[in-house]
Amino acid sequence: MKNKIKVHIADDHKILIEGIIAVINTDDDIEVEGYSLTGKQVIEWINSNSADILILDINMPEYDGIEVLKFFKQKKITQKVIILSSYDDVKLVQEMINLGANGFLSKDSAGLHIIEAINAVHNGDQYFSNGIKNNLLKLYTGKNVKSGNRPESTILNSLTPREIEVLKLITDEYSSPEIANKLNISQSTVDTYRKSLLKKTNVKNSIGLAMYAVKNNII
Amino acid sequence: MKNKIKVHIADDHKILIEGIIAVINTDDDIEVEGYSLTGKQVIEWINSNSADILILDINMPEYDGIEVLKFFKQKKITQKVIILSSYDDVKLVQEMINLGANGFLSKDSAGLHIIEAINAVHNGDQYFSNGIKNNLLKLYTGKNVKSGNRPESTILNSLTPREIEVLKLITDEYSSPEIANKLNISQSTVDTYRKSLLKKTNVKNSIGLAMYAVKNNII
DNA sequence: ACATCTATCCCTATTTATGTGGATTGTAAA
DNA sequence: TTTACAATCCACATAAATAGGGATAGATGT
Repeated sequence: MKNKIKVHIADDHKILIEGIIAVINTDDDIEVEGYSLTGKQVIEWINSNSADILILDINMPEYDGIEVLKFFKQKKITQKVIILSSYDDVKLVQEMINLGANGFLSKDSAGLHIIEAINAVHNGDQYFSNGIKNNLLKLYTGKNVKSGNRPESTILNSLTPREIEVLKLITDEYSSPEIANKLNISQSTVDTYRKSLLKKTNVKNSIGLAMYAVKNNII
Repeated sequence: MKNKIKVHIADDHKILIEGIIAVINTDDDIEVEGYSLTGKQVIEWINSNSADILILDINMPEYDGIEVLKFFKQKKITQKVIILSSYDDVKLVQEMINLGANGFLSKDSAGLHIIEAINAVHNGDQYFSNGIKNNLLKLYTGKNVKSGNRPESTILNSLTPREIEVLKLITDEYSSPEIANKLNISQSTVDTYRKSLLKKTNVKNSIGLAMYAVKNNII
């Protein structure tokens, strides 16, 4: 009797977890080891080291998926990770690859694809659900890409803690003077962060920053 | 042999639908009649008139949940509706009540609550999952409420089609001059829409508008 | 030791956004 | 037939955001 592939699921929506469990239970070679509802729980769970694959939602309270991946990378944790995402956001996918993610499932996917993804990743392959694959393709073929026909190695330059702090305040509808006041820094400094945020995220204006924050679950 | 409660599910995430089906199948008195992946499909489905309760996600392509509810109200459709929401957003809940929704389930809820909600709504009661109930309570007890201790009758003033059009362009990072150009109207007009949007949504600036659009799934 | 990154600050200039306070036309409801 | 609202426009003023060019001190890494 061969060993089943053990899967751990991390998502803040219980209904979704139950859905995935139901789907996985239809397959004889895979079993669900357990689940986490927050990033913190995932990090606590990883010490027990008891599953082969982690299905990881990006949007979670108390450490989001990105932070979890960073933690894994830092601690050189070797479990395979399949990202479960609402957005087919290519920038995010690129960052996730850099952080060691092995697969990407859109929440639009049918349940069948979860099984496919788990098997692929367990075999050492990468797995991308279709929406994401198409978007990646677009990027690599140069369509919808502003400069050059190859993405830079780090499209999403990671933002500094201070930049994220400012970004959060921006999405909370604070103006630059207000942010300066709140953080006890000069408005010039806030302006500098804004400039750097605009540059790094490659958006046009503050609205773009807000949307970026939403998509990347920074808020 | 008594009739089962027939439920139709509308959500753009198939995994979630499969999860709900799995949960509902554990109950002997409820059955899933079918599902829709877009608002358009819901509106087409309603003609067949073959379920008692609709579980409706707010965020869907091709007519979102709000538009579906508006359609129902206009056509005087009597099926009960349970809203499935990612956000415990009180303003939204209020609008939904006005549009005739009978229950509210947060996606954070455990599967068990779906069963509870379906039974409650089928009995003619309203059902609110806990997060939403708490937020409603806050509102009615006056905490976190800016003016007065009662919500206005229409907290969320419905935006005109043109205003929504402008709002969408704002969230797409277009500036007022660009929007004016795109819609072939003068910038003054765009400014007027911005002013009216700020007033109606009760937010501080364009960022607030963008966040409002995200929360209310206008984008 | 040198390079890189972070956090902080400054100047100048232009472009957008916000606020106040209007107006006109047409349509639809009461 | 008023009333109400949607869609369109205007002027004037202030506040804020964007774009370009800098600078400095401290920490970290190689």
